[in-house]
Amino acid sequence: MDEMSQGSNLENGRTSKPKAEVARAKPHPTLQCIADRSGLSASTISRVLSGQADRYRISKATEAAIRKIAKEVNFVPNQLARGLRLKKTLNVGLVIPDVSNPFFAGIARQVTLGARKHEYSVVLCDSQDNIELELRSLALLQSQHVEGVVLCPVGQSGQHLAQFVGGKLPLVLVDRFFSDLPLPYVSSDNVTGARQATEFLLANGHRRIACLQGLPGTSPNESRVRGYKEALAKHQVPIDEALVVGDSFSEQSGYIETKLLLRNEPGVTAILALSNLNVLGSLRALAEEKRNIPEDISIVSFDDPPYAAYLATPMTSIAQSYSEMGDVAVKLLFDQIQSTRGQSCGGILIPTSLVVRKSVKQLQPVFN
Amino acid sequence: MDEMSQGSNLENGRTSKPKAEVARAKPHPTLQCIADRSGLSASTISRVLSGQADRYRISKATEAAIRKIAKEVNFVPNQLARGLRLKKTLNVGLVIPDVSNPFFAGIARQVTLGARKHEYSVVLCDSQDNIELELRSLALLQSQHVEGVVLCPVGQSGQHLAQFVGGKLPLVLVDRFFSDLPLPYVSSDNVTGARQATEFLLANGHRRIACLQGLPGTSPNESRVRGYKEALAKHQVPIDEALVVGDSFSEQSGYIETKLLLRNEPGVTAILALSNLNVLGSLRALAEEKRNIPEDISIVSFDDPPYAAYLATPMTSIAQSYSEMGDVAVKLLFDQIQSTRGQSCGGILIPTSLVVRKSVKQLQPVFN
DNA sequence: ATTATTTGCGCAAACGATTGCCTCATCGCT
DNA sequence: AGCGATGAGGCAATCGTTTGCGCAAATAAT
Repeated sequence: MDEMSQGSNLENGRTSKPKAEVARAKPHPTLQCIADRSGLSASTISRVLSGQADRYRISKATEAAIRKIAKEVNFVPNQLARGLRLKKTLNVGLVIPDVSNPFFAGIARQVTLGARKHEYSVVLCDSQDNIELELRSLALLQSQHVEGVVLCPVGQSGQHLAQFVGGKLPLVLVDRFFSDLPLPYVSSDNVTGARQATEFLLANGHRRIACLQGLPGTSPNESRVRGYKEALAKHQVPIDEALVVGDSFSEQSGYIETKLLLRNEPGVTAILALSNLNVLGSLRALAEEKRNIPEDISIVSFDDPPYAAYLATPMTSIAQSYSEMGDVAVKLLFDQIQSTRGQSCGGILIPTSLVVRKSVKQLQPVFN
Repeated sequence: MDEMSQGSNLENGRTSKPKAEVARAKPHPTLQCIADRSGLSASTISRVLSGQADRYRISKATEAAIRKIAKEVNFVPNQLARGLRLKKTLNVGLVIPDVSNPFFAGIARQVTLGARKHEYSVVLCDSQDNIELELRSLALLQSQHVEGVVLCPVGQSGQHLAQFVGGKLPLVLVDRFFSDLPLPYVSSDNVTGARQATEFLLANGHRRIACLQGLPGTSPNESRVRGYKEALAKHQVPIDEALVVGDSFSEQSGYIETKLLLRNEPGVTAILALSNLNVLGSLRALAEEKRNIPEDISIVSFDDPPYAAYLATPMTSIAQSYSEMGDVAVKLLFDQIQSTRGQSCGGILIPTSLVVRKSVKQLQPVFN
């Protein structure tokens, strides 16, 4: 399919002088092209095509003529030139650890749609859950002069982001945030969500509830663990730190910890998994050990991926509103972009909702 | 939080002359800044920082000095200016119908990663399965002067893409393609995949196999239906068009058609669902009608989403290699971008693989 | 018939990086 | 001393748009 790719056809030979361009796909019509064709100047074309015809008193006749030609040659302004001059690229960045995780995919979708509503495009970077890459992505986006960035940060610390506080680049954090860093963020109300989930288990008679946590030190994890403990405390159930296990939001962590749990803590009747990946790992371990849900053990998941209802046992879970989170992130971002003044720095918590399905067994009469 | 946004503070008043910029977050260090600080010219800075120091015989001392200052001021070249001059934006576009569909998310991830390896970023557009938006996205990407686009097209016809054939903008189609349009594409080997799936059902003794199809007229659908029919023909099983139902790749179509099928075609013992959404709908219908899988009815899915193994009945499915498809798409795209000559136009089919789980019941001894 | 306005539009300078073509020194050699 | 070769780096144009001025012609006011 590329017999000619060695380039030996006549019209391509670099024999002598370049010969006025080989009629290679003509770059793109520019303002100057239209100017030439119309006998007017580029300035005038620009003013008409950017809707400033009135402000600059261009006659209706001229305007019409220009628009006509523009349509004929299918003119589309070069955003690079425009961006350079205007210092507006109409681009925002989006940095996420993994697009293929339904949670981030949901956020990505909403952010993309929201940005589009503002006539902005989004430049997507996958940080692969790697703080190095996250930083590089941010640098890349800066070099592209995006006007703002929605970032789902990785890592436990936000020190690498300190340089962006109050800086030129509007930034909005999603999901994880850092209390020592005054950056605007939007996250689920993780404390309340986890508390609700735990209370639901308690209300169903469970007392020894394991908590499969994610990466310690991250705000979602700490909040969720807090919600879990608050619920226990509120109902006078002793907190057993041995039941709070795991060290990452990954499927693997969920798998391993569930295996260990089954071995070491036979009294556990329910598991609260703090991420959609953790729960998948847990499910795999449970299947391997032939435990049925909810007969042998109950489980509740934080985050409600689209397939939760279709699982072996439809899963009771805490749903995060991807769409609302994305919308708010976009709003927060454009607030910053549009207000000439610096960053706001408030955080916004989006309520979660408990979706009751069939993965929790009622152990004894509801006491609540 | 925006008590000052009405702008009445002194230093901001547009009272008289603009006053040399309000010390607003300094834009970004430019070549000229470094030039000033070093007493050299912007040209020299540029040559050093773009690694051309030797070619232009810049002294080691000068080079070192420049690099030092560049680091100090944290210089990062303005890609807009650079792109304008060089006609290289180091950006590619990615247009997909829905990032939150695991299939497209998988493609998106691989394309993002692949592009990054080439030092390119990706501008993401969500076409929302809407041909209008797809076209608008393409126009937008052109105005941004992306150097190429990976497109997962929607719609049955590719006529709106005719303008890109042999055009300036390298394009690679993923998943759907159009045989009347000589555009390079990468897709799964849908015929073989569907044939394998069907033969697997046949081998398990199924004879009346329903085919839950997607959008007729699209290449993936036609190929899959063809594979299904080829398998039946090969094994002398009569083809009953009444068993080929559905009109979209959506969950809804899967749901509705399964409902109808259960009502009108009681003899059906197996369902081949042609998309991951179709199968979800089908599952929902089956659950509603209290049919067990695989006891009451067997099911095989085209596409193997990450959660397939965790479903009520772990699902036997035809896996498409997202990563391979994405990789090849990226390769095809960069082949075009890097070869000065126009587009290649070959299509590449990625093999699928049958993942056997537990959603198919063996009706009678294998005959094969 | 002049002097004001208004209409309608062009000039040229940005924006930041790149690059072909020069220009000075300095050095080596006869 | 004279001449070319080489080393080190600057000038200015360019990419495509936008915009503050400004300028001519046409219309209005005196």
